[in-house]
Amino acid sequence: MEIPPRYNPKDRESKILQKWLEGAVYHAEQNPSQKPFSIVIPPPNVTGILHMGHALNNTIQDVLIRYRRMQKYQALWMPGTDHAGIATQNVVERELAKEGKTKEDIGRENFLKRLWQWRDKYGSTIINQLKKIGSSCDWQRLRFTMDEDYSQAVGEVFLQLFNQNLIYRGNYIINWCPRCQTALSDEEAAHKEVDGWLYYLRYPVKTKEGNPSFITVATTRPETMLGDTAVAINPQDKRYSWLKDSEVILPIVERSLKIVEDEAVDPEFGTGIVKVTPAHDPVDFQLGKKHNLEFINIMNKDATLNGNVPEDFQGIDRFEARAMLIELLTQKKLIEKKEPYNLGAGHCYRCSTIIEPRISLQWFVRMKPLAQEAIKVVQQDKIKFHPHRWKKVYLNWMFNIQDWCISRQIWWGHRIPVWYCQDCYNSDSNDRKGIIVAKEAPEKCPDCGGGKLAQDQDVLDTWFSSWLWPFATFGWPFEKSEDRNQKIEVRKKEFEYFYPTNTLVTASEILFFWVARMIMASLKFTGKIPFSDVIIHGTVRDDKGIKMSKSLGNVIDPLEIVDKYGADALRFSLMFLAASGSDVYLSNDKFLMGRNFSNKIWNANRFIFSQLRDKKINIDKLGYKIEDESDAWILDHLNKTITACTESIENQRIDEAIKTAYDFFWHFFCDWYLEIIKDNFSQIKANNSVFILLSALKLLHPFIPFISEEIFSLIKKNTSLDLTEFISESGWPEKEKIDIDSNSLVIFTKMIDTVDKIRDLRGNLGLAQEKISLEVRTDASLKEFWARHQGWFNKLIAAESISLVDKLDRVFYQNKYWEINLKIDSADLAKFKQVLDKKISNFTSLIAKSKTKLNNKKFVEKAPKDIVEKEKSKQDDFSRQLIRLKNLKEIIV
RNA sequence: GGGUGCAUGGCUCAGUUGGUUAGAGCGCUGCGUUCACAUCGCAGAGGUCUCUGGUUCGAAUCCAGAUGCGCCCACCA
Repeated sequence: MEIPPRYNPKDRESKILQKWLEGAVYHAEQNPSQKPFSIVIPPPNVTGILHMGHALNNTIQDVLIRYRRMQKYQALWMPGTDHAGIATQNVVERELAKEGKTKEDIGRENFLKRLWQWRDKYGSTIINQLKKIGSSCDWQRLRFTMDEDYSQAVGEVFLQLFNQNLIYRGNYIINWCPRCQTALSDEEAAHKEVDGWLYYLRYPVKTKEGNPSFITVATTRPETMLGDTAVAINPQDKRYSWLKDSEVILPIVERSLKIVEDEAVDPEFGTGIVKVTPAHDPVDFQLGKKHNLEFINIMNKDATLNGNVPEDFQGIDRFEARAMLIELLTQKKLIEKKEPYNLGAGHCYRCSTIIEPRISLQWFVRMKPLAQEAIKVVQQDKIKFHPHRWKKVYLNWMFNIQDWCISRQIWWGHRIPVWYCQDCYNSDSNDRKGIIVAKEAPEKCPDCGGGKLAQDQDVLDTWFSSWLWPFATFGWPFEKSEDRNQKIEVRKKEFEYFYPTNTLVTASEILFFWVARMIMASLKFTGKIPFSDVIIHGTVRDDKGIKMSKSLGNVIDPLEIVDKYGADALRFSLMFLAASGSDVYLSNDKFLMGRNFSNKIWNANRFIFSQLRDKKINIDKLGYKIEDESDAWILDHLNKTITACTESIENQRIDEAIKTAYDFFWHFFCDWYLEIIKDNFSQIKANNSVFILLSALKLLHPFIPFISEEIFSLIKKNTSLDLTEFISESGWPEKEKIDIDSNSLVIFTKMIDTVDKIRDLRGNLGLAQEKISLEVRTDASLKEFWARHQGWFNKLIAAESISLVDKLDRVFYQNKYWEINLKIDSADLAKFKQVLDKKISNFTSLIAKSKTKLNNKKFVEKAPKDIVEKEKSKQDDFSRQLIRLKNLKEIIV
């Protein structure tokens, strides 16, 4: 069997993936004899295409799942997609627009048909992409937020909240996106700074003699003046106490404005007088309620001005109207001045259009009652955030939580399960007469018996279904109903087994949107926390630190990386770079690291197998035998690596885990052990190297599943070992409990140090090519070691001969156990002298430092004894080295 | 305005409860390809750990302040 010298992931990954899918290695079922471990995927938008953020997010989850699966947990990773109301509707609307049609043209029913068609066609794109990067979800359980069962849960939740008076309908000021033409929640209105102007407008005043004939108000949105119904001042502000007896006239509209006093007005800002537009500003809305002002809505759904403004402005867009107004007011000399001003304006999180605050009739959830428990569980660390600092961010938001606007004026989503009785419902009234909330369409009004019922036209916020994700995906609620009967018991059992889930992995952006709400929903409806740990990872940025986004064109497509370097390379580099919670800076070359590592593993495997083949060695039992110091040393490091790696994953430090495993494989196993056994590939060494290789592959499998699976199956094929079919079934490695002689470890470590230093000397002496001869002086007990392992040195430092002597003319290298002289004919002594001088001065200063420390009585008194001892032996060692170097310099020069 | 985080070699970052001659990857320099891997090996250069003060026998690490970045939240029109 010929093994190519380069690992080609492209050939292999798809075959391995196929094998996994056929073997259903991801499937988990409730099984009381095993411990459960479960994660629910943050469901990507059904419109989604895999981006680097997904790759990062899902690789972390996959590492955790694969790790637990190897530990013989029933590891369930629940996959699925989110219907993503506005986003998906926008996509299909854009498609329609290409045909020159609007959704209204084809009607609600047909439009929804188009949406489902679209979902059926493209909805699995991101799922297939997730598979491609190795995500080991339980694909048999794929969920969608608009599945029939899932929708049942949404309806149930609405019903329960309504019955407990935690849902209400009312006219309030909400965030309105004039482009999507729907209400948005506060979270969906992203505050961004916008360059703008602060205009100072003059409003004429009818007042007593001696008072000013106008007042000046400041505003960033002059067009809203058309809806002004008052001006407000601070009651403490004596400058304007005269205003109370005056009448203010709104220019252009010529409306008389009320004058109100309110503490909310900051006398320091602007002129200290505020224009009040109760229907188009959240603060003014509050003022309007408080002072019983008139609410004049001046805008249509698309933010053009409506019939409540003077005729010239009707039908004009808000920003155009602003320009027109400025011009008109300037003509009338009613603009005092304007100043450049940065204002924080809400932007639609789906289309970035500037939000217009607008009063409309919407459904809301009372959040304060839901928040209480959700605050407690986090305060008590029943749910832990990683990194820990997010706890504070979460709590801060929860303490200040506002009611949640959940109705959306779009068509794609869960229709609000509410019917209004045409006979007795009055939307202006606060009572619930004529409102029927039900999972099935009711026949008549329970209040008046009327039969004219109309369902609410709106749908629910996407997040109103997402917040149920951790338990609705398990089939909650578990009440019997005709078509759900058979499955219900199974589902209930599964839920009891897997729930609460263990870890949620997410980006900080959706902490409030999703994480906080899931905690509230789960506590409310299941009485349990939804997960015990929340891992919050960083944002993916380009190499300049700018967030990757399609619109900026600075994205790296993860699938292109998979194509070029393999999914393992993608995953490896992401995990290597993603320190816990910190942002990940990416550029194409970052993935070379992952590719190179795959290739290194491939070649280590290639070496071992070519040796097995050439030497006709068969391996039928995986016993590890310690034959010499190298076997002890590498096993000791393997044991340490297993411990460290396991601990790191347990502590949610995936980057640390992968670095440890990487370092072991490359810089311990390949660099030293494989080099050393090259010339002595005995049966024992063969066994040992396969043993180490297998253990290392298992450690690496959660991070780089494809190549580890591939080599695992090659081992299975090329040995007589009794291995499981898949590496994931082979168990997480445990420390090998063989007595390891500590003396062997010390000697081997000294050997490595010796090799390092002699290589260094070789370079510094300008002996790059030449073979060199060594004279070694050592104790009788270690002569045997040197005699036995001449081959190691010959190989590792290209030595020609090594002679054991009792006396050395000069010492190039020394440690506690042996001293070495290099026999050299010719050397670059000038260069070497420089190096010696540098080292001498280096050691001189180290000794000086050490001396000051040890001469410091307080240090000797107060520092722990072992530290002082360490310092002493350090100083001794430095001194020995210094003497050696000085002698060497004398002899050489 | 409130909150929160970061500042370590050219770049991106590690550095656990204060005690190392401060590390890694990439980049750079020199040497090296029949002998697993040039997607490689060996060696090297490069850091007053942002600044100031404090605690301590001892600070990259703890505390305070300053400076510079970043993120989140917020109704100063």
